Amino acid sequence: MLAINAMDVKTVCLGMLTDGAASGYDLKKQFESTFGHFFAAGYGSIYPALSSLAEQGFVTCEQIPQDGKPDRKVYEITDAGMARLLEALGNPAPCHKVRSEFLATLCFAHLMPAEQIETVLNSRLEDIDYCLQMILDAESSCTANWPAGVEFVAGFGKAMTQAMKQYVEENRHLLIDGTGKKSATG
Amino acid sequence: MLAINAMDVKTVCLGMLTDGAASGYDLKKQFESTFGHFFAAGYGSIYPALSSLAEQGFVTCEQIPQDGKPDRKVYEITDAGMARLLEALGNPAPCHKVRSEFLATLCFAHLMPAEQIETVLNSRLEDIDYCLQMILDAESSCTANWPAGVEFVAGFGKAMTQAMKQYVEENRHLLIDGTGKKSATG
DNA sequence: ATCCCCATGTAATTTGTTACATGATTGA
DNA sequence: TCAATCATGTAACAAATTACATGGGGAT
Repeated sequence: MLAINAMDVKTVCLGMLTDGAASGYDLKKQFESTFGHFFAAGYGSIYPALSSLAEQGFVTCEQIPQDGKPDRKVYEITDAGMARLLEALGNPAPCHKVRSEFLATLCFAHLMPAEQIETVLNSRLEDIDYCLQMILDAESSCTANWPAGVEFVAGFGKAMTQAMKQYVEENRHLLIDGTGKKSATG
Repeated sequence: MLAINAMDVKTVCLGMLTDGAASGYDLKKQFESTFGHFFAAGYGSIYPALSSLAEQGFVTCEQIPQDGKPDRKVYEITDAGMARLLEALGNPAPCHKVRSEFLATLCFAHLMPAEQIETVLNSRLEDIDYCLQMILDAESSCTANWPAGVEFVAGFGKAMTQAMKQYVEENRHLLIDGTGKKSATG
């Protein structure tokens, strides 16, 4: 199916380039910081995406020679690229998907020893803290020139992360007490 | 890489089968109701997963002839399957990933007309309500015999969904007012 | 010495999605 | 008559992850 307005890695790269020319390496850093909590992408997706965009005329590529290192390739968005981006942004109902092996695992908590459940829960809490820190770092480094959208998205990430943390902390006992059955304490 | 303890579609199927024998069709319904908000899977993943599990001896398959319809294939987990499942549950840090074209789109809200932003926001709120309803339905239909883990997971879904809804409602104005700049009202 | 940062890319693999293909029964 | 539920599966396609492949410069 020809998805005219998919927000895939290519489209996000295009969007990032509206903020100024950049290399694949630069974009990767942005994927890690600002986009880290909701749109992961590695070099293996970014470099091919940029090549493809250049082939289609949505970006131009200026090759800057360097000694010792591979040429630095700086990409810039074209008018056609801008049009393509706006088209993609026209999707009236972009999706928001969660894929959680964490939750899938806990559905079978009754098959796991309490110790293992604790480990899973603790590692998630660690990850949450890491993620929250990442958002705060990105926020503090450059709030001034952020467009409102990015601010909104960072706030979204914070709100979700905090809600997740709170829920896990307040409800983890459900998974431990009596291995699924309420313990008769009296 | 040999991922010994990946919580993929195959493993989740295996887990569901610990609750009793079932067909691919049955499992699909469970994927939609209980697992819908964090682990989507269609027939295109479930049927091949079950075939593969049967081939590997992790489940057995009883074929029940029916007239008019294809044979109903009822799968049951084996001891080897149970061992495989417990192994998968041993992953100390199962992931929890978000992939959001919604947030990616809003990062570029400053390039979109206000109307379009409203549309995107409204469609997300609709989706949130739909998702919340789904969780509530699943919950009301069979709370009694649910293991604690499933209850925890449903609560998690509710908490996240509600937090999301609240955030969007309380902060949507950030995206509309003056297209990213505070409007000088005085 | 060793590790991290810079800087790019390809190839193989995994994983999942979508569309296609079939077809009876039941209720509105 | 039309839609939904039951019931299974394959083939083509899309997308992303992971590992591989290279290599200088600077800091500790």
